[in-house]
Amino acid sequence: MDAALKALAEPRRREILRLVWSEERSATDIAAHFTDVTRPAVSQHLGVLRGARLVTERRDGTRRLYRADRAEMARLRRFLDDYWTGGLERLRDVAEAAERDKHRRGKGTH
Amino acid sequence: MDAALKALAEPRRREILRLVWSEERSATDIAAHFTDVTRPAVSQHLGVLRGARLVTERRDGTRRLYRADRAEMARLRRFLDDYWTGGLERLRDVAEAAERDKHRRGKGTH
DNA sequence: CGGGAGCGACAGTTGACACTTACGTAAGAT
DNA sequence: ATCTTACGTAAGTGTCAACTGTCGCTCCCG
Repeated sequence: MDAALKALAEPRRREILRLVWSEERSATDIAAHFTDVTRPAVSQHLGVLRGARLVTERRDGTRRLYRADRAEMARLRRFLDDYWTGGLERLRDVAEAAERDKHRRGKGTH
Repeated sequence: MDAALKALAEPRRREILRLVWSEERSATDIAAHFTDVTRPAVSQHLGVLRGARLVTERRDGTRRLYRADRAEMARLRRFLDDYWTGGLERLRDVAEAAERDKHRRGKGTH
């Protein structure tokens, strides 16, 4: 969930996600929509989106077709609805934060 | 809107936002909830959240009390609902992206 | 009027990340 | 088999932002 929010924080990735929202597109096709970014950069963004489960990948010969995963978007929306009001997800995130703090402290003190 | 998503991408800020969700809190009070972060850092985060309109600030003597702005959270949720399906907000964001590209290109080619 | 408490503002450092170019790889086409 | 297309990946660079420590401001109390 943290990954999804982080992925969406980048405007370029939102634009990519919009391109593959209603139809499958290949990586090169997506890159062609941008004039100021190279294809590898788009590929990296797709990797991030894929890591956040926001897009699905399908191989078709030498091409890879991407499509938005709307179910994950729905999950994200539900998260934003419930988190602040003190649902179960909140406890999970707090636990994650505590864990992260431990690691940070461990690295910082040596 | 871009600022709101960016602000929420940081776990620490989500935790802060949760702390001030149902009750007003001072900056020092908030900082006391964290063991591995100094008060000025929390103050900066509050500045970011304030810039994203996600919290409101109220002065009370020497203290400043913060509270979550639920209306802005509702706007964000609506954004996530409508953006990808091609609402008006989408056009605005695309325009913003184009503007950003111009600036980048302008700076890059100097 | 001081003096202390509560906060924001200001450098300075460090780590994350978006981007580039160059390269490696898998699947069709010739 | 060899070229070509369509990709991901690796290494390097510049920029941004999260953090720390210090300082300066504002408000309340004596």
